[in-house]
Amino acid sequence: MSLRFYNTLTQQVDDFVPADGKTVRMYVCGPTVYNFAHIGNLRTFTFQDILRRWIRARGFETLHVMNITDVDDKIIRSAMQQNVTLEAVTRPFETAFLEDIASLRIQRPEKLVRATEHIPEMVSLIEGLAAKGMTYESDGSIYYRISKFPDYGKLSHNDFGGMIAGARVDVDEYDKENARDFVLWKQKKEGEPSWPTSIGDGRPGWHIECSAMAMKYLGETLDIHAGGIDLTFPHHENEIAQSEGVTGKPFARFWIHAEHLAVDGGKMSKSLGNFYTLRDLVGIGHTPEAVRYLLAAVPYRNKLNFTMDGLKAAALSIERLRNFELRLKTDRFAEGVNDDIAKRAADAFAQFEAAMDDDLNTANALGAVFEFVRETNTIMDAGGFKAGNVDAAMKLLARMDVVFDVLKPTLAEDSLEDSAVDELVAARNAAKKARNFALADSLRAELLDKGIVLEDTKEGTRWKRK
RNA sequence: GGUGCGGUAGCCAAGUGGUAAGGCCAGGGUCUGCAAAACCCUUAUUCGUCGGUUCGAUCCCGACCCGCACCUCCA
Repeated sequence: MSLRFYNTLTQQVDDFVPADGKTVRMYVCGPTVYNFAHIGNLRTFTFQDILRRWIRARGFETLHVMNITDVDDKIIRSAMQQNVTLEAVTRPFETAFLEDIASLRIQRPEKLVRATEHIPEMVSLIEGLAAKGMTYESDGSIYYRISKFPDYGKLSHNDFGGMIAGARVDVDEYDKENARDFVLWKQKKEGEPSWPTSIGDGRPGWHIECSAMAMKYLGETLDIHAGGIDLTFPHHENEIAQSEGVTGKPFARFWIHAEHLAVDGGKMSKSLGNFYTLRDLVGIGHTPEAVRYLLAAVPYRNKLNFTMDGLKAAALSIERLRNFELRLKTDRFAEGVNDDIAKRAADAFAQFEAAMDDDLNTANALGAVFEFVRETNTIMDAGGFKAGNVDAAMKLLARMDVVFDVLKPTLAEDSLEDSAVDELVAARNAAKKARNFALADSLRAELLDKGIVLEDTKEGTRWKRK
């Protein structure tokens, strides 16, 4: 079966191939850098990473653009409160964001672009819309005239046709022809940042940056546009109106949206005290890869309920995979190949591929891996696993890790080098042999203190990082 | 009210018209100088409720109940 994704536009799972058959042109809505990213934001970025990685695993190239929104109401408010420039607010959080996604092992898109560095592109897009009569001015600001775009609502599947101006328009929306019209360019306000342009001094509306930057780097029709589900309306609907209003061509072939994350069954909020950043979680002893696993293991179109228990379970699931990998690397197996294992490995690999192809069904894909792990452990215990089966088993783990990327531990800064660990392990074993158990146990405790766990097996002692 | 999503074991969660993957927890084992770690086994006659179609439905249809999200800034 081929690669396929659920497309919000068509409301069904559609076969996916990039338009040129080779490079996937994708745009994802990035962060607004006025604060640290929270765990909900990171769920969406993790999803985008899984999407990107699987596309690449399937042999396509990616031209992946992510925007950094570095001008908007919240940023401006923050800058004014602190009496500093926009950059003084945005740059530190931009840096923090990049650090966060790096520690979550989220691959950097090919291009990261800042809104404030694309004002001319936005202006020219607005001028293009104006030339087509799709804009109007009110109170010095420029608005999009939705009545000129009959397809409005096609993404969110809302019928706005019956919405007649004045029928249900809020009193404070008097300056717009239609309640759904949205601002493209905001007139300069005293004390707020603005850009002098041919359409007046002012600043961009929320939606225009994405249309302008996406088309600049990816062309008029993208293969994929992705983001959080809440962006479907109005943000992405408005992007379509802006882009297609000018080009007359489909803006994106696939719209892929990630469901939200809840915390303890409810909405995450600062007032409830369940608002987490990655830094918070790492600060209380969780690993970034456990967070990554938890965020990635639930298929992206499902709501994900984030709990501390779930995070612990995620860490343990990773342990199981790492233990299996360690066993493959350190156990000694008899020569030859066990055909049954070979077949199971091939089946698991095929199931993994099929599950990922099927709209990134990560839960199903992981199920295939774990099933193989359990079956193989049983056969190993019985001595039926052969040296000739190691490669196929490692290949399955590697394939899993191309997407999930959780096998390698994040090393603590004060952890020991491998060689130092080996020396201490050898010393302990020598003490054991001499039946000096007090010394052996103290060495074991010393290593444990450094996060190194020893495993005494029939074939000797092996160790791993916890 | 409109739009969309979902209700599967203690928790997370996959899934199919033919009788329930997987992970965590829990209980029981194996191993071991003691441990630890690791590994294995067991754990839903049942898939929100009620009808219908069918030889047969958790999966198809209808009704209903419950939860959530969006419709205003939001990943």
